[in-house]
Amino acid sequence: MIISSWNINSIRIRTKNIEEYIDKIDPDILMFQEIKCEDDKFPYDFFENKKYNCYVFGQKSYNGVAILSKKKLLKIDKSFKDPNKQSRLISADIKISNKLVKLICIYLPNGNPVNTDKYPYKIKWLNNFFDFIKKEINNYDGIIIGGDFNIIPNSNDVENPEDWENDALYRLEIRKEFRKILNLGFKDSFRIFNNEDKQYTFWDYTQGSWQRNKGLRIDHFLISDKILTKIKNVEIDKFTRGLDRPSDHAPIRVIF
DNA sequence: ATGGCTGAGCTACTCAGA
Repeated sequence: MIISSWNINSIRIRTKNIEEYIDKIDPDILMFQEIKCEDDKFPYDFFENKKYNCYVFGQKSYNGVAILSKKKLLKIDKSFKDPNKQSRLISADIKISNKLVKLICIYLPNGNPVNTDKYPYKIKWLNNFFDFIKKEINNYDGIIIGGDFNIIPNSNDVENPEDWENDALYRLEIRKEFRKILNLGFKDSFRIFNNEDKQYTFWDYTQGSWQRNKGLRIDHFLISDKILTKIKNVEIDKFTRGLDRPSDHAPIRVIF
């Protein structure tokens, strides 16, 4: 089974790229962030033609998340308490090798600039999220958290980490919050299979970042220790970043 | 050099992204 997560930076203008992705990868489940539309503007027809069921938690202009699945999903949950009432988390129950797994799609706040209320919003969001996960752990055989975390976990996940020490994506306080979640019993699953530097999932549209491979690794799959043995591989699908009118993020994909 | 692309919402520009 293949589960992909992709910050799509507007789902309506990206359907051509998504079609290429589906034709090539054929994921069973697709999780999107930054769909940037309200529920009733979501391109349901496009995905239903591709045989996906759509579970959408949209918002006008900004944010918005969705889970698309070839199999029907149960227990769709949009009840996460977002401190600013934004649409950043949707989850559903799935089965992996007969184990009950909670699949969570997140779009974590960016948090910049750090001297504005955006930064405390990110901290508050992370605190609420920690509580949300902690409460669910005992209800499931495993939990999968996929999405755009807006967190650079380690110094080898960015070109010049010293330039990022006061940035909301890399501040020590933020990396500690990330590790706090890991300490609940999760792994940064990509790093189980790939320890190389410069394994980025995001490249800024400006400054020729893609051409010079100056990116960030900020999209992740955190997966419960209890189901790690079920994972065959985790990969970043960089090719999408080279397509026409690309999202600035590439998908991350876990294979069970 | 916090603004050098990009998208939404909208019609001239802001706001947001990371």
